[in-house]
Amino acid sequence: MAKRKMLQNQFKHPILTVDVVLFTIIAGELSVLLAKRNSQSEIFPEVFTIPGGYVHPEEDMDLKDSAIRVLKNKINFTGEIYLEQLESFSGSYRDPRGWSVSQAFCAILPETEVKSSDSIQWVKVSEINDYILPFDHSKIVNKAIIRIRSKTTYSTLPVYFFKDKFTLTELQKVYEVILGQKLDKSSFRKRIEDMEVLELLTGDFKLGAQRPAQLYKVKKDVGVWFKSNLA
Amino acid sequence: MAKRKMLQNQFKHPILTVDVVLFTIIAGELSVLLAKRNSQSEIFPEVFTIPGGYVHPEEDMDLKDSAIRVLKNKINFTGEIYLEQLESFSGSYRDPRGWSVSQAFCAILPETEVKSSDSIQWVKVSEINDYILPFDHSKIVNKAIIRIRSKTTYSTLPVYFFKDKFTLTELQKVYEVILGQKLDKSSFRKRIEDMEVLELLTGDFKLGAQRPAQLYKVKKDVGVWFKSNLA
DNA sequence: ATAATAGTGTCTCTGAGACATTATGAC
DNA sequence: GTCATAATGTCTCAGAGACACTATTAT
Repeated sequence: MAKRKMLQNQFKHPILTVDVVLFTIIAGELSVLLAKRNSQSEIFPEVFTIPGGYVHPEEDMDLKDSAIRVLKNKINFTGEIYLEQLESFSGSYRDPRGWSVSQAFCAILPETEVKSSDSIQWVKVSEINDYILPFDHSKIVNKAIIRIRSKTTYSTLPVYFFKDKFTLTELQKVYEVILGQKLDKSSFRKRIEDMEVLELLTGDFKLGAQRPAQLYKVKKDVGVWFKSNLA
Repeated sequence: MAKRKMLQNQFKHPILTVDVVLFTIIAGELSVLLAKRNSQSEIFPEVFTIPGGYVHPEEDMDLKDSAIRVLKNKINFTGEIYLEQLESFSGSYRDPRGWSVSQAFCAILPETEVKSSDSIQWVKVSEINDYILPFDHSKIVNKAIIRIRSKTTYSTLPVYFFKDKFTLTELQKVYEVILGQKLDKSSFRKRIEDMEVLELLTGDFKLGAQRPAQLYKVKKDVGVWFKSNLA
């Protein structure tokens, strides 16, 4: 009878989790974070997946907070992180523990903010489909890649791959890496200019063995950043 | 102790609901469905809100099924319905019963499929903000309107306002209603043509007191429809 | 013929992309 | 000066929008 009750409760209360597809550029390649699951996990212990976990209503203000907490559990990062809802995935088929809902997020961190460890792994998106991920994580990752590429074609999303200041050439390189194709410098600059999200840092240049390059930053009132130290 | 346990469970299991913003064109105006909440509802009984309800894992295959079930509870429709995930809304602030997650959906039905009743109400989007909706339903509705308008500018989403066949002029009228502005006939037709989602119904015309108009339908392999009789 | 709407053609202007040119530093 | 990359200018072409014109039915 006690068991019966438990099963019923399990039915009445679907499993609620978040999963995060975290992107960064590693060595000039768009890459996704995989993290080793806890050895105490009921299922798939020590398997590499995209970071995910249960929602903790006691400590999370909302699902976005859950996502940040879950991420911080896997990698330490400081500063800000870009985070956006992707889609939710639900049903009885996707998690062996039962009927579940996972809210998936896309996230972006600058390469400089990322430290490697033995419990995480960065996989190039060009090779992600060589990995067989548990749950429906492969599907989630592929949707996230589509989303990132799509937004790159019509927005300034890639600015979130930079910590603070960057040159237009550096930004263009990131666009090219994400889209997998060369872009024309002149039209790229015109497009970015028209979007009016960048602020020229007067007198601040990136120096090198050539003509110094103007540095830019994202305007204050632009974008959806979340402080990583929220949670 | 038993009470303590219950509270804990409530914490551990957030409330999981779906909410649906259903659109149709009523008398030439883009309109949203409000439905009267059940008189037995714990909160806001008999208040008009967008249709929503608990997820029932026993009977729903996934959240999309929950959305369809909740909708069919409020209005009877036959045929197909367009349904798309909007966004999820979560946290402790949005539902007086506690920490909750609601997956919101956008839905579209043809005007012809909609029958009115005393427990539902269609509100023009131009007047929706005169209504104060419970929960965060006003926010959800406004995001849904933005989504519908946005997709209308770059896709053929509005074809889902039609049951089966329609003329290009009728389709253009719907675009104009959604966007709130007149469109040029010539460029409208070119754009629709280029998207390659419509199929000309050879020999099938809409007659009237003028030159007959060519009828079209949506190509078979296009779009995200869900059979209403799924659930 | 006329009214009414369907459907197509033409013109212009803008904006994206291809490419060339100039600018400015290090050496 | 040369080299390397930054930054901008020019040209062309395609596509969107404004508008005019033609087509086909009912009456």
